[in-house]
Amino acid sequence: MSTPQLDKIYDPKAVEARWSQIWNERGYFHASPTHPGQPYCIVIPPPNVTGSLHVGHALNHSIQDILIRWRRMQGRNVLWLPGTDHAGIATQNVVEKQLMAEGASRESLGRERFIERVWQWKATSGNTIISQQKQLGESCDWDRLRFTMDEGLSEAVREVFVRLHQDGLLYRGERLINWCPRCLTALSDIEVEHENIKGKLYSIDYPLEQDPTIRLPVATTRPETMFGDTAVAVHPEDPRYNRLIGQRVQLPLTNRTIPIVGDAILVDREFGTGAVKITPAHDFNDFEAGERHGLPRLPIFDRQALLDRPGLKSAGVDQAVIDAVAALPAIKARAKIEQLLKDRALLTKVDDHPMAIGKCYRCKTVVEPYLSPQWFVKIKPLAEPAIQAVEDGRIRIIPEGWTNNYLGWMRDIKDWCISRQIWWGHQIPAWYCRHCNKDLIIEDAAAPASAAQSPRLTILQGATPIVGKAAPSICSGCGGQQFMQDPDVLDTWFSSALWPFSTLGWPEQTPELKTYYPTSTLVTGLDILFFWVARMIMMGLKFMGDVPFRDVYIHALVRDAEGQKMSKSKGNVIDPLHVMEQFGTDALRFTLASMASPGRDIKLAEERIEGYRNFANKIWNAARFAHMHLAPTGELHPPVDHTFPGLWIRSRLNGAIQTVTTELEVYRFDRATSALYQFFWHEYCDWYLELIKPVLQDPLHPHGSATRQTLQDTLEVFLRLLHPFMPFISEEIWQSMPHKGETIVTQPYPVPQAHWHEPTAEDTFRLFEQTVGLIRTGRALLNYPPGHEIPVFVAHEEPAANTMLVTIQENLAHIGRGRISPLPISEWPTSDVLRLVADGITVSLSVERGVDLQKALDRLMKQIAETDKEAQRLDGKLNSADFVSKAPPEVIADHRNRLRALSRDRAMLTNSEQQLRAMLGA
RNA sequence: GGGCGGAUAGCUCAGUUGGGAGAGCGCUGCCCUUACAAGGCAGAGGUCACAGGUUCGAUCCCUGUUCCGCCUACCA
Repeated sequence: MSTPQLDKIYDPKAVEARWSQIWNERGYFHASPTHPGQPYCIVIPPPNVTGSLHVGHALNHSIQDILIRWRRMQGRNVLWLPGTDHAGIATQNVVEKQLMAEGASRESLGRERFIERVWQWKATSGNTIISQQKQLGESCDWDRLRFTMDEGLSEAVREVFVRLHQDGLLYRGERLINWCPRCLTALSDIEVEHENIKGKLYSIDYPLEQDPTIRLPVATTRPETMFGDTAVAVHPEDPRYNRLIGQRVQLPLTNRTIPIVGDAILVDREFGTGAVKITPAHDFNDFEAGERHGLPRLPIFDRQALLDRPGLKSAGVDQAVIDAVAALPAIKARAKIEQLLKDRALLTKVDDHPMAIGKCYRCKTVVEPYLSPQWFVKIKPLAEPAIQAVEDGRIRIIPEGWTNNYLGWMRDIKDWCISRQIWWGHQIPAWYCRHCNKDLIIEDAAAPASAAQSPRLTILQGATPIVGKAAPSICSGCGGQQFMQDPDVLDTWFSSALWPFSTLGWPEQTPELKTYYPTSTLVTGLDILFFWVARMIMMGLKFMGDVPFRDVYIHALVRDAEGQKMSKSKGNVIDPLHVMEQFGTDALRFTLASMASPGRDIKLAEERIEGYRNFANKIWNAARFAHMHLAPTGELHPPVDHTFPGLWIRSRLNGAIQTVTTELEVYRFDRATSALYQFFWHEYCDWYLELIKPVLQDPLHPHGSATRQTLQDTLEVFLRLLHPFMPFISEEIWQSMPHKGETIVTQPYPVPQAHWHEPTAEDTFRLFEQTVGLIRTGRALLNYPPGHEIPVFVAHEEPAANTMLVTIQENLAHIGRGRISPLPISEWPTSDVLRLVADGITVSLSVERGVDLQKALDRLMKQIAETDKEAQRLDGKLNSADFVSKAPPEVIADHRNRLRALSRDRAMLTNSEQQLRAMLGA
């Protein structure tokens, strides 16, 4: 901007790239524990290393950058710590897809080479999102970039695992878990997305063993699991069936009989047939019911959720049936079985039935409850302090409304399944002595149906793990020296849960850890409140003995303009990079901040971004204007500006500083941006710059230099106020103006100045604005050509306004292009005038030739009608005994005053009406 | 099934100790006024979802209803 006479239009592209680079090169974002100032730290929610910047990131990161830049300017010792997440399943999927394209697979490569391959991929493609973040202007300390599988973070993971194990909070158990048959791994409960579908409820007759003519009707939505049934449950108090408890039924299509048990927990007498099959290996409820009744578990699906031939065989299924259904996926098997049961007249009813199915959050495959040995974290002892921390306010959730959501979930939390049967991730630091567990380690493909792991290696339930940070050297049981590490890796969220302290160096007691932990604010979307936030709180409390952050700010989800969730498959994704290219990064950031209202999802529309692009351009052009009138530099005693415009704009700027700061403190980015926009566009540009133009354009004006000084000072303060929101343009303009310091990034954030506050100037301005408004309205009404100066009569009913009118007179010549007559209303000319009234101000304009009188009259009549309506309303209230006796006195007085003003207005309007009618008649 | 949020101008949304309904975009009219036409000025447009209740007075507080969205959940 050294050549301000150039571009009328702000071109963000070159500017942004340049500053982004300079900021990073000069290390403005670098944090150090030795820096002065109270620490302020945010750890970024690490985006997936596979990711590229989507609009959700853009929102999340913009908010954090606003907070960080604001606090940095406030002089805090700021650290914004960036990083990426190894994203186990997601990353593995990406690389496996590549392999598939090459005709290979992870199995064909083998574990070690596969992992190498993933690291290779990370080295070449894993930093995409980081460079995009820099493009967004994020003021992270990039030197501290971390990755969840860094050496240090992996050390933290092992340390935590071992300590949890020592404290008895880890166990390995054969449980029913959510299994993704495509990813071939366990998922935690929250990694399953539920979807409502139209299912069917089947009623199947199970004949009684003793008397096959008596049949027990069993209701199920999943007939294909029936081969795994090990009992049928009825309600113990159900008169229809309870006498049958203890008897056995023949399981159709098999050679097995299964018992009838009474179970009041599982069975709802009112629902279905009142009899429920129990399939402990394939249903969560049934698993628990099976525990209660000591029932065996018969898995009949394999890892891919196909009907498993050996499983069916050992479940005693008829050979013909096995041949019909083996290796079929559940849905197809269901149709076959439906037919087989129909053939035997055992399928008595099929009803429509809405139901929910679970899908893998990564690949949307229907998950299958699956029996397998997995590692779990005993979560209740960890959840308890995490509930406490939020209840007693050590952690604040903003907006507050989500607190109950958090507490509800935490109070009902289930043990956390942390093992995953994939290769990319932190391999579980547990080893098994080959000798002691020789029957439980299976290293070929002939694993049983419950074998979760790779067919090449399965560690069955019952094996004894030795947990430690490194492989043991000798087995304390048998003295053996051959060990097998657990092949599973940890849930990706396990390492993310440690993020606030692992990234600061834990378990080492680093200066960073001491300075920046607990961190200040966590900014996140609701979608990972449970995945991540809750677990960070639990882990932080457990291992640091303190909360990981003070405030959790939860922002909305970004949707498209139709309110649809953005997704690649829908093709409705707004690409932030494209937006930044088209409208500028500042515009995107400002838009997102302006839409971050609590309690509502964000529907992003391009028009809105365009609007803020225009705002950036407006700022640019105001700066160009200021450049034309820069104050002389190097003056020892810059003149003090006591003019009305100067006093007024400083007072307004002061208000804006106050508002923006207050709103930032309560995370109301929408209101902060709106204050910036409103102030700059509609006060600074629309009024202030217009007010001072005559002064600036007169080289001999006595207030010239004072005005120039104010113009420049207020713009400079505004740029600092704006900087956290629009870092690029604020820096660019700031640099082009007289300034002290290298960069706006580290300049102090504006602070309200008591001596800037000028209530009188603000009152005067309100009157001035009203007056000008009335003149302009009248001018438009009377079709005065622009630039044509007209005589104007102005009066105000308040005596105090008279001194203000003097100020107004001084400024009116330019803005309103009118001159005020000093005459009192009673002495105004009684003919050829149109009088307009508002809030006690009366403005009178003379009518000239060429005016559309009818139009003027129409408008006048409308105003009269509105005035009457309002007067009637007020009058009604003031005549109500209830109102007068019960309403607060100040409200009554206010009503009276308004009514009085209205009646005066009405008189003026009537006068004008008569004038106009007379002229129309003439 | 449980819980939460939303319904205000054509669109997207603000609006707290309850007292005269706002912004941006869009629309209409007039202006290329030497910072900005990505601009300026003026203007049109709203039973604040519906029905009750509390109150002198309700967009706001309470109850119910409808519609939309989200979270959560094992009704087989």
